[in-house]
Amino acid sequence: MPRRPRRTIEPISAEPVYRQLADILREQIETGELPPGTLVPSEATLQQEHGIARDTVRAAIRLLRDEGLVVTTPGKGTFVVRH
Amino acid sequence: MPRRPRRTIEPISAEPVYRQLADILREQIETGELPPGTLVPSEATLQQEHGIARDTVRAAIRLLRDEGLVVTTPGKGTFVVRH
DNA sequence: AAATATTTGTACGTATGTATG
DNA sequence: GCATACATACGTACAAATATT
Repeated sequence: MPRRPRRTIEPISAEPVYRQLADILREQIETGELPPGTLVPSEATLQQEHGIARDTVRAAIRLLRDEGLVVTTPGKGTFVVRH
Repeated sequence: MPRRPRRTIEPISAEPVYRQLADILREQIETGELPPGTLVPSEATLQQEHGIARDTVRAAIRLLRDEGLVVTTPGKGTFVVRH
C-alpha cells in the first residue's frame, strides 16, 4: 500500500498538478523537512504517493531545478542543494 | 506527404533527438534563416517534418526558450526573439 | 565480478484544456 | 463555430547511470 502524503493534490484545480507538487516539495525544503543534502523521494515514489503520472512529477522536479533548489544526478536521484 | 527537412535527424546517435532538433533550429536562427520576429514552425509541423514525437519537439523548443532565443505564446506560436 | 534492482533520461502515444485567429 | 497552437496530464517502453546484493 502506497502511503498517502500529508497534503493531497487536487486534480481539478486552476493550479496545474505539477505546480501543486512543486509547491509541496518547495515547502518541505523551505521548512527544513527536506534539508540541503537530502535526497528527494524518487520519481516513482512521488508518482505513487500522489497518484500522478511520472511526466507530471518530472515537470515539478524540473521547476525546482530551474529554481536552483535541487540538483539531479542520473542513476542517483535528486538532492536538495539549498532552501 | 510531409516534406523532408534539409538536415535529417539521426534516431541512433549519441546526441538525443531533441538536442539535434534544437541544434538545427538554433543554427537556422543564428544564420538568419529564422531571423528575430519570425515564427518557428509549429510543434505539429516539426513533428511531422522530422518524424518525431511532439514531446521531443517540445523538449527542443524548451531548450531554445531556456536559452532566450525564442518565446512561446499559447494560441500563437513560438517566435524568434534574438540570435 | 556479476547479476539485479533502482533511478533518471529519452522517446513515443493519446487525450483534454485553454488561448488565439 | 471551427481550426490552429501551446499547456497539461495521462500512459508505455527502453536506455543509461548508479547502487545493491
